[in-house]
This record gives sequence, C-alpha cells and structure tokens, in this order.
Amino acid sequence: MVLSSQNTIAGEATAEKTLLVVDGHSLAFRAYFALPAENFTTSSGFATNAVWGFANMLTRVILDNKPTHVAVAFDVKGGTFRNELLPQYKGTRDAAPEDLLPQIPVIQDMLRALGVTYIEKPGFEGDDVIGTLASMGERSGFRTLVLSGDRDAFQLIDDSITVLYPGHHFKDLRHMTPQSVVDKYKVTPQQYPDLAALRGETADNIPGVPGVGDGFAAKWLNLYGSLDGIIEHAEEIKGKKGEALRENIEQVKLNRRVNALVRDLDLGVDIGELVLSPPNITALDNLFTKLEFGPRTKSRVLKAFPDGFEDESLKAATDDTVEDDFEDPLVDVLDGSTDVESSVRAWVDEHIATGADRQDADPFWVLHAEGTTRYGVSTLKSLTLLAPDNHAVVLEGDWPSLVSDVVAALAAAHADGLAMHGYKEQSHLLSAAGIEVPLPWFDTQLAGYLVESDFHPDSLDAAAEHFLDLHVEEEETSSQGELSLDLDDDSDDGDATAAKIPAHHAACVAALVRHLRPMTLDRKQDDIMRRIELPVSRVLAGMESVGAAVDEGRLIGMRDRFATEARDAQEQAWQAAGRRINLQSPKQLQAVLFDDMQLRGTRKTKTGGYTTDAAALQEMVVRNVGNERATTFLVALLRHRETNKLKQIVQSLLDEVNHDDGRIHTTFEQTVAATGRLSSAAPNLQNIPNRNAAGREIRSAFVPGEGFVSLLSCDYSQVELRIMAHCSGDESLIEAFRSGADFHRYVASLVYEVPMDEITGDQRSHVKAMSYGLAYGLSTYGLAQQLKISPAEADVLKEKYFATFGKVHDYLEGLVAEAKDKGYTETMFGRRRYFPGLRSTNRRVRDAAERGALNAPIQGSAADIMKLAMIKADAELREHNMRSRIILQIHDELVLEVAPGESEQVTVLIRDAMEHAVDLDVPLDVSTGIGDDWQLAAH
DNA sequence: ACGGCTACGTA
DNA sequence: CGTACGTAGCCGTA
Repeated sequence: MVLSSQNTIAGEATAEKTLLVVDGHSLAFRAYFALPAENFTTSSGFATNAVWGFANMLTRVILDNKPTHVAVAFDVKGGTFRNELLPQYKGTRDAAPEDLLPQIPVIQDMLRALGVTYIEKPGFEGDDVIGTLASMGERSGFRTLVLSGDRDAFQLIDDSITVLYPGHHFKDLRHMTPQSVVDKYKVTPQQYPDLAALRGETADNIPGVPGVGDGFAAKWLNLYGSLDGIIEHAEEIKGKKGEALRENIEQVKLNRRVNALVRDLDLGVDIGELVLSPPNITALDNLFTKLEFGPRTKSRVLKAFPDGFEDESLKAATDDTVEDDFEDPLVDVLDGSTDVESSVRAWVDEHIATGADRQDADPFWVLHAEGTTRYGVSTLKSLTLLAPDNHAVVLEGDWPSLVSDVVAALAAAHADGLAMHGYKEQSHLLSAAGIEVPLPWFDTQLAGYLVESDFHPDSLDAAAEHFLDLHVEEEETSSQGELSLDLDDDSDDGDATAAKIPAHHAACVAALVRHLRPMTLDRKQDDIMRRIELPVSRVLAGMESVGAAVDEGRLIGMRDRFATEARDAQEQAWQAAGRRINLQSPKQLQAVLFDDMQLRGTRKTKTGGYTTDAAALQEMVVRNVGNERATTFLVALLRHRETNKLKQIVQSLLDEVNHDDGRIHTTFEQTVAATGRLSSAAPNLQNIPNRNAAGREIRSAFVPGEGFVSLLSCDYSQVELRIMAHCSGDESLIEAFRSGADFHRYVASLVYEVPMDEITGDQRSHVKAMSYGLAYGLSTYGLAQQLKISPAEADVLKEKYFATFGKVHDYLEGLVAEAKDKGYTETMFGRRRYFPGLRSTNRRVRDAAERGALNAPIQGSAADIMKLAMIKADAELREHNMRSRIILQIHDELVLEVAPGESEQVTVLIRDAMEHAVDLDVPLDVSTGIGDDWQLAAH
C-alpha cells in the first residue's frame, strides 16, 4: 500500500535549490563491483575500491548537478520491519563480499570529512530514509535528485524528484523522470511498486510470480489500473500466467508491503542542516593518506566541494604534490629550417648544463620513441628527448634520422641516467632511423613487470594509469581532452601542440621512473633488471629483428593438405550425424552427441553442458564400440579437430610471413608471463606442434635463410627437476642426476625398489608423470586421471615417491609456507611474484594460489637460467665474431641459424653457455641436434 | 564490436 | 581436482 501520497509543491521558481539524496549502500555495492579490487588495495591488503568509486561517483554527480544540499542514507545492521514480513528479505545480500563491508565505515568517515551529512535509522532501511528525505525536499520546494541503484526508488519519481540510476557501466547515470519510467516499463512511477511486486526482485531475494516479467506485469496494470485492480480481477486472467498469479497472490501482496517506502520518518534533522559545507581538509588528508589515494584523487574530489580550492595555501600544497608526481614538460621548439643536427646538439648541451638544477637524487634523461612495428619492420613517428629540467624536444618527420649522432652521443654520455619504457621496442623504432641505443639505466616497462609481475599493461598509458594513480579510463580521456583544448588555443604553434602528446608520454615515463625506482630497489629487483632483463632485452631485440626463415611453398602445401583432410573428415562427420552442423560449435556438437545420439556425457564444462574435448570424445569412442554411427561420427570429429587445428596453425604462420625477407618475425613478450618466462606472439612460435608426426611436420618448414646452412637446436633436459634437486638438497635426487643414467628409469628403480633393468614401461612412465607433476602441485586425483589408474594407486605412488625423495617434499611444502609468510615467492635469483590469493578465504582460490606459489619459483628459476644462458651465448657469439645467431627460444630450447663453417664451433659454444649459465649442485644437461630444418635438427 | 567460453597447441 | 602461455571460433551481449 502507498503510505503517503504527496502533493507536489515544487515549481519552476524554486528549482534553484537542489537536494541530492544518495543511497549509500547501493552506491557502495555498485562501486565495489564496477572496480577491480586488486587495483585498489592498500599495501596492507585493505580493499578500497568501493571507497574510491563512491568518492568519484559522488564527486561527479555533485559537479554535474550542483546540488546545494546533500545527504547520504545508509542501512543499519539488524533487521527491519521488512524482515519480519519476509524473513528471506535481502538474504542474498549477506553474501556480500567480505572486503566490501569494512569499506562502509570508511566511506562514512570520508563523508564526515567532506562535510556531507549521512543518516542511519535503526529499524528502517536507507530506502525509507531516502523516501523521507525526498518528501522533505519536495515540501520545502527543492528539486530533488535521488542517486540509487535500487529500483524501489522509482516509486518516488515525480515532476520534482528525479532518480539517478547507474546503467550497465557504473559511470553512466540515467536520469529517471516520470516519462522515462513510462518509456521503460510502460507504467507510471506510482504503479512501479505494483509492477515490482508482481515481477519480484532477484537482488533482494524477493520471488515474484513465476513466468511474469516486466512485460506481463505492465500489461495487467494497464488493464486494471493497479495491483488492487488486478487482484479483484485475478479470476479473469487466463492461461498459465493467470494461474501462477492466483497461486502467488499472497506473496505479491507481501511484496507490495515490503517494497513500499516509508516517507514520513522522524530523522531528527532539518533540511537546512544538509547544506553543502566546506570539507575538513586535514581529516580528508589523513584519511586519503591511510587509503593510499594519490594527490590527483584528492584534488579531483575537492573540486566538487565549496571552497575546495579557495584556500590559497591548500591550493599550493595540493598542486605541489601533484607536480611532484607528474608535470607535463615544457616543449622547446627548435627551428628546423637550418641545421637540425647542430640545433639539437646545442639544445642538448644547454640542458645538460641545467640538468643539475633538479633536485632528483638521480637526474635522468628520458628517450621516448613512438611508432609502429609489424612483420619486423619499424616506422618511427616521433622521438622525444626529455631533459632532467623537464624541458623536452620532440623530433618528427625526417628529423630523427638527421640527429642520430646527437642521440647516440647523448645516450653514451648519459648511459648512467637514461630512462625509457621498453628498451626492446624502443630499439626497434630507433633502429628505423639508424640510431643504435645502448641499454638504458632504467626501463620503466621492465621495472613495472619486476615489481608486479601479475599485472601487464599493454601500453605506456596503461602503465601510467596503473602505477601513477591516474586511475580508470576517465583519466586518459581527460588528459587527452586537455591536450586537444590546447590545440585549439594556440594555433600559431602547430609543431609544439602536436608535440604535446609524445612529450606528455615522455613525462609519463619520467613519472614512472620516480615511482618505480624506489619500488624496484625496495623489492630488490634491481639486480634482476640489470643482470637479466635488460641484457636479455637486447638479445631478444636481435632475434625479433632477424626473424626465422620459412619455406613458404612448403607451408602452403601443408596448409592445403590439412585443409583437404579436414574437409574430408567434416564430410564423414556430417554423413554420420545426418545433418551439416558446424563442427566448431560445441553447442551444436552437444546437440548431436547428447540429444540426437543419446550418448552419455563425461565431464561438465563450467557453463553446465557436457564437454566435447578430445579426451571426452576418446572416452566416448571406447564406451560405444558397436554403435557404428556414433563411432564413425566421433572418429571423424576427432580427425577434423586435429587436422583443422594444424591447418589453422600453418595458416597463422603464413599470415605472418614478411614477403621481403621470407621470414617470420615473432614478438617475444618479456613482460607478460608472471613467472618470468617469455611468451611469443604474432605468431606464437612457442607452440609449434612437436608431440606427433603430423604436427611435427610443420617444423620442417623452418629452414636456414640465405647465407646460412643449417639450424641448430639445443635443449635442456629436465631443468625444472634439476632445479628441485639443487634447491631441495635431496641427496637421492642429486645422485640420480649425477649418475648420468636414464633419469626416469633410475628414479623408478629407487621408488619401486627393483633393479633398473627390471623396471617396466608402465613403472617408468608413471614415475615420469609423477616427477613432472611435482612442480605443478599435482593432486593424487589429477595424477590418477592422467595415468588412468585409481586414486588409491596414485596415492600409493605418491607416498612411495616422497618416501624416496623426502627433502623434495619438504622443499615444496616450504615454498608454500614461505610464500604464505612473506606474501611472495622468489626464484633462485630473487625474481619475485606476489600471491595475494594465499590469504583468500575461498578454498578454490587459495588452493590455486598455493599451486602457483609452488610452481612459480621452479618455473621462474628455469626461465632465469635460460635467460642467463641466452645472454652468455649471445655475448660469446659476438666475441668470437661468429655469424651464427639465435633465432628462437622455446622455454628450454634455443634454435640457432648456423653460418657456413661454424657448425662444430657454434654447437660447442652454445652447449657450453647453456650448461654453465649457472653453477648448481647437479649438472645441467643439454642435448643438441643440427639439420637442414627445425624438424631434422631434433634429437 | 567486444568479452567470455571452449578447445587445443607448446614447455 | 597441475603450472605458464597465445590463438581461433562461437555465441551472447552491446
């Protein structure tokens, strides 16, 4: 029932006074789910995403709507009269994430600091407070805005009350007026609660009439005027839905009582007290410092409040902190009409002289190139030099190539103070202008990766946004907006204004240096940067630029052959299925397998259906011998899957061939894999098939290029196990490696306590799977599944294994324990990976984090060792003036292109570099092979 | 157009 | 219910 029907007094004349009423809980919920908690967590692990989102949303609404009065309503702990009516009411909200609730008091602290009144009324909900406030506003002649993500608020809407309702994106607010309610729901705001009672509200755990949504509810309301009208005529409503209505009529009546907002509470405040007043800056400062919000957040929030920037001392203080983090550079315009080289040289000299003015502990220059690289070909668009005194020059057009000497001289003179973002890509871009850059003193991309390896920004902008509190997408657009405004402002100065974007980016790099350098030192990642990442960057730049030669004709031949075979398999599958379904659609496959053919499914996918993956199909083949139609279909489908996949891989290679040099230039991503491994993209050359003959064939298309005679492939045997042996100090495992025997057979002989020559094939393969599973945190269940043995048998194997290699067991447990203690894992060389998930209360999350923490130091140490080997190998190839070169890395394998006459020497050299990259308690074993193509180089 | 999901290739 | 990746296609949502 409607508890009060207000007379509207609001009129045009009084509309200048505006009251903003905020539903505190709903806004906090929306903010929480709109922003990723992991990006908004203090160093002590307190989530701040809801606070941050709340602050920004409130600020935005205030700036956009300029209310004179503001109040925020909150729910109070403990039930309300609604729970008495409907015990399960808002039951689902108890499942609120545990890190949201503690943010509510913080939001209230913030509101107090901002001078915004917030109101709680025990026994009632925020919604009732909102209803009451809205009525108070209306009676006093205010225009009233209700900011709420709860649709119950729609019943308040009239000519003077508007609801601001967040859309799909938290940022977009819809202004809900009487008209927009009618447009969306086909009922008036007064009828809305009737509609909601019929439909129910999932978010509040309120069931409606089954099968009745907004559409039917609106139709009935328009027929009978109101819920009371519908109830009177309930018997007339036909069909299933009418029946459902009659069955649930009591529920609906109850719903209607629950969703009616109370609008006449005694809140003990006068509307005059809600006037927006100046914030308490000190309190806000303290709070924001505690929350680790940056100066930009603070200044943005303050802008929305009266006197936020009136106080000059405050203004200076705020600007100072902002400037300290970030400041767009002063772009000096050089006269390009005369001798560019000498004017750049003069500029550099001048700013070297003034560089010492800056109070940085380490004055540094930023070199920042922009451009593109594709198919191994780079195009340089601009080159920016940013001096320590924050003056910049931006060189565009043909200028960069004219100043290569200057840049080289600058780089050489300031190698100990040269910063850039992503040396590898920078070096590609600059080499397009003939500029050879030395390794920088600091690389902000690598630093960001070392400091937080789980976060990989895909651009400089994204890195700046993440690390410099330039939170969320709006920041980028606003700074871009400022730039484009500037473009309009001074039109006499085209070069300088266009130059502002690259100059701004260079300044981002400088700000990133200031932010990340202390973090890098604090987290002791400086050595990894200097000794591993920067040097390997240079090796990778060379590998990418050289590329891998392919026999394109052979690739085309394979592609066509695989395509024919896939079509053939498809035809067969269609025959058996009796219809031409899309074999690449799991949904259509499910229909054929589990509906048409009535086959029994195996495992489920996370979306509920039965999986159609290869393992499941294989199992179904075994289970359905005799069912000829099913067998034919399954076998054809498996063959289609395999050949079509191979076709796809070959096609992806063909798509990336550079037709000028006949080579494929992959990109080795150095800052993607959280463990420290490389990854390879466009195309991925680290997943070229190798496990069966048909796929391995693809490797034969990788050949030596012109001027080279063969490919050399060198790979580590069982590096990860050797790392475990070394790190655990397990004498038995160390001895297994020192003995030089067939490793898995040797281990099996220890585990099963029988002589090596009596080990069966099964025993060897079971032990081998166990050994490899160790580093993944393999469960007995998983082991059983993989070996197709019972979990009990798997458990026995595991027990025996750990009885034999006790220290390995202790070591693995120790890794997880240490990670739980410190919050991160470390490789043998100190590379860190943080694991916040270890503290999760969710078991699945925590178990996954534990497996990650077990694996990261092992996989990561192997990655470190390979990187060190690459650096050593590359240095020695140069030292010996050899033309042979590394072209690929596949985690534990290096592929080299061998120059004439160098075969023996390069094999020895690479083997040595890999075997002696580091000194462990076990030997590092490298196997090598050489041949006319990659497949033939296998060993 | 975009993102989630499924599937599958590698170490 | 084993780690780390990249790519392709489908399919529901924008």
